[in-house]
Amino acid sequence: MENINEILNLDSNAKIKKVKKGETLQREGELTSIAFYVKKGLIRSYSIDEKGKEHIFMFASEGWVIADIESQEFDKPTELFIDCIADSEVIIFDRKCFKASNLTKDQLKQNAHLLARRTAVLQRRVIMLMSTSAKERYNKFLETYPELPNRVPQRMIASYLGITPEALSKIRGEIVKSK
Amino acid sequence: MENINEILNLDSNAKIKKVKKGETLQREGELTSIAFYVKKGLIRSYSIDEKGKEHIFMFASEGWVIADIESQEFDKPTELFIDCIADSEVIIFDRKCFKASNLTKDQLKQNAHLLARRTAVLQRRVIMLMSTSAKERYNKFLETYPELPNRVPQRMIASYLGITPEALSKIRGEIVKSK
DNA sequence: CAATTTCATTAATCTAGATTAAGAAATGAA
DNA sequence: TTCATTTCTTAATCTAGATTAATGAAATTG
Repeated sequence: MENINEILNLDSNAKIKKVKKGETLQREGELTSIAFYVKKGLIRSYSIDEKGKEHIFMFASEGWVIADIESQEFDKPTELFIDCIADSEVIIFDRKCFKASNLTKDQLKQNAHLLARRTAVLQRRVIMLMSTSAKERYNKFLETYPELPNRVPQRMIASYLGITPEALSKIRGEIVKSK
Repeated sequence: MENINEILNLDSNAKIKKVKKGETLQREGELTSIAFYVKKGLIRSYSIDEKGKEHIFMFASEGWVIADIESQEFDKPTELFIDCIADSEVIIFDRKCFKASNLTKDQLKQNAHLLARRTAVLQRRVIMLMSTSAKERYNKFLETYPELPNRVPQRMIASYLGITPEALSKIRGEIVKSK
């Protein structure tokens, strides 16, 4: 979604919101079709399991769109929390607008492109989770998102990788030693 | 994609192919934008890691579309093999047809819907891989795809779950005992 | 049909990463 | 600045699931 205006034009109710670090945009249990375009800052989505442990599903920095596609697609209450890792500016819009009949073909293609990208990234993530070690996933993460380690606490990177902060710390120690 | 004809109309080069159990439709390394609509039978996609181990990315039974979205989206050679678990009938078409300008809005929406479903399923899969035990994933699998265990060898279900056949066998033993 | 290959199970052993615990470093608030 | 909170690291111990190996049951093939 190269152009913010594409979204704003789509959903006349879309609005900009400034949010502080730590502020929550969406809580588990809500039934919604909302999405957030990140204009500035850094957002994350995550679930919390029965033991109270957080699992980060995705990070979204400038130019990304973040939403709980699963719950929206199956009309279920969301299982994801969405909150701000840093002070941010988001454009809140309704994903239902993609179902309207007054959309242009370009807008529809834009939406499909966005979803195809998302699918591609998730495909890679599933294959990595199934077939590679935590260390390999960490190295791939650094390669794919080289700026994120400067903006995200280590424990959140660990969570994204599917491991504990302690395990990531150990892996980092090993990497340093092996050089 | 409720209607096969939607695809056939889109891609005039689309063609039906009958394939035998075990036959390969796509090999790692190919640069392609092909997709397969499963008219009859059962198809799987999987990667093979450096140790030669298979990791099943998805199963596709009647009515599903299977393709390597990641490689196509990033114009890379595919890392996925696609082959037949049972004798099948597929419609082979080119995903590039979704980029053509002569598409109807309904076709574009259909494509977006398909991708949104895919995204939703992968979101759940990632969260499950990060936050639940192999036993929980197996139970969820049985719940979500109750017919598949009758059509897919156990070792492939294990692979889909991200565990070894031995581990799945153990889990099944535990489930039987606990009843 | 017998012969071969693939598949599922069980059990012993091993290991990556979890858990628990404690201290050090960094960050933030008053 | 000081105090409190959060974050990171290190180390000991534990455990889910991997690996290895052996056996029997199914499914395929000629």
